[in-house]
Amino acid sequence: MGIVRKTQSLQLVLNAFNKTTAAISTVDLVKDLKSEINKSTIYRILDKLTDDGVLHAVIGKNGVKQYAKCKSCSKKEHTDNHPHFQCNSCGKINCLDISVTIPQIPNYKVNTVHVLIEGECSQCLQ
Amino acid sequence: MGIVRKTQSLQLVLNAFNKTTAAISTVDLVKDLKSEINKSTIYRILDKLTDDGVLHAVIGKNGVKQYAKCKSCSKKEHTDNHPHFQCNSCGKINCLDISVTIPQIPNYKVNTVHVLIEGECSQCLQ
DNA sequence: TTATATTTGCAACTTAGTCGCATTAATTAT
DNA sequence: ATAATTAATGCGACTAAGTTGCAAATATAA
Repeated sequence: MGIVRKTQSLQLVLNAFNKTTAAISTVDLVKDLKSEINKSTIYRILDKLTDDGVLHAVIGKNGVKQYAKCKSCSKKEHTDNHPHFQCNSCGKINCLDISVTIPQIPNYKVNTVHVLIEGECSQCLQ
Repeated sequence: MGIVRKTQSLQLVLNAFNKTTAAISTVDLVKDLKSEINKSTIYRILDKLTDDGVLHAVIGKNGVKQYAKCKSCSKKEHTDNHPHFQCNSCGKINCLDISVTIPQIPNYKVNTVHVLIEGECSQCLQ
């Protein structure tokens, strides 16, 4: 079940995502907002926003979750299916505007494809 | 630094990987071998085998690490660059013998590409 | 067979994330 | 505008994955 009430905490979380196009790790969000929102609340809001198709989760190379804004997803399904880029220097994850071709594999039923590209981002290359 | 001494614990871990072609999660390995090997030891052995190019790590859809045998990697570098398939029913991860084309992205320096395909494996489809 | 250096076990710790429950605060009804 | 309803929050305690320091054990080299 997604968001029902427009609360202060929700606004604070949404503000954070409106400040950047990059993904934000749950850990950072918890750190940044710890004086205003409780950890559990942040986790719950992120879950709900994901249910609503507002955010999508990405698992980074170290297994830690990050969230980014969706561009064309709805409450019904996540249609966003793009690769993500994680920088080895700064750790930031960004969505890439490239479409991924979903391969067909004999004997397997393919559902979703997660592509995480590792390297150096434009910021860190300079 | 990789493996230096051939110990009993190492043999037990290697045996586990010789029993299957699927990836094994650290968690399962720790469970299966808990009467014989300490948790820390298992984590350390897996790290070393990865350094040596014997195993490679895959982060599953839930962020939990699994390890699988490498086919053509060396101590110097992991040349294995194939997609992995994780079944939504049984959770097992398998290496796919398909090569991944590494895309070039303007302003980014691409290093590695991780492809995790989600769906139903042949076992679970029956 | 002894010396030496790697490996191991243990226990304590860290970090990410979850859960139940009482309290607070949006929203709806009056 | 106020009271009633119910979602959302805070808190603390918990789980699960993974890490670390150090003393004891055990491979290997001498």
